[in-house]
This record gives sequence, C-alpha cells and structure tokens, in this order.
Amino acid sequence: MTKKHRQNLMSDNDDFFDRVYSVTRLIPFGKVTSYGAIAAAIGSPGAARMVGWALNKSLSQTPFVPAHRVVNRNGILSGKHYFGGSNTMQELLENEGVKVVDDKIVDFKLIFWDPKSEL
DNA sequence: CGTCTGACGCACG
DNA sequence: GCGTGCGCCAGAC
Repeated sequence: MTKKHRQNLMSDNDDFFDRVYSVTRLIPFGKVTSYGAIAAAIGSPGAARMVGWALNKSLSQTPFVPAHRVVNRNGILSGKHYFGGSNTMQELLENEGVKVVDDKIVDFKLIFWDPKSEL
C-alpha cells in the first residue's frame, strides 16, 4: 500500500503528518492527550512513535501546532527537551493552567482529552 | 533495498 | 511497581 494509495482512501488526507497536525490542533486549551491516543485516532494504533516524530517536525510548521499538549501515556513531558532545551514545554502548559511537577502532568487523567471523542 | 532510528506502548518477569 | 524486550510505521542513509 503506497502513500498515494492511502491518499485515495482518505480523500482529505495529505500524509500521516498532516493528520497528526490536524488532530493535535483540535486539543482544547488547557487539555492534553497522549501520542497513542492520537495514533489510534488517525487510524494507526501502535504508531505512537510516528506521532512524536511528526510533532517534532511540527515545531517548524505553520499554523502553530500545540505539540506541548501531547505527552506520553504516563503524562510525562517526554518531548520537553525538543522545545529549545529549556523548560519551554512546561511553561507553555502552566500558562494554560496545567500543573506540571517533575516533568509530569498533575491530574493527567482529569484533563486528558480523547481525540476519538471528537470524531 | 537492508538497517537504523525514534517526543511510544504493551507484554513479561 | 520497575526494568527489559519487542512491535510498531515512516523516513534517513
């Protein structure tokens, strides 16, 4: 199954990355979700690693992709190191009212947003 | 075209 | 509950 073939099946799809960006932009302000949840939402459960990779690329994409709202299944900011080396990711989250302690989101389950709930 | 590499996740011990 | 191993898919070499 080639890339072009998949485009045929998903009419408004460009590629895997754009689907990740689309879902990520749907994350409400002050909410967070996980890589696996996004992967499952775009029809590729198990491709969580691809999501993280796509989000990395998204840092230089437009419009802005709230990649800081995506963490791993434990609520840990596994990608904070890619936001400029400082605590940028944590600051962005706290700026939205999301508490972060020791690189981990407080009450992760309570503010977790499931992408599939919007589909 | 074979291999390696990930911002992951799950099964297993 | 924690460490290890492996599968996952797409892109870079």
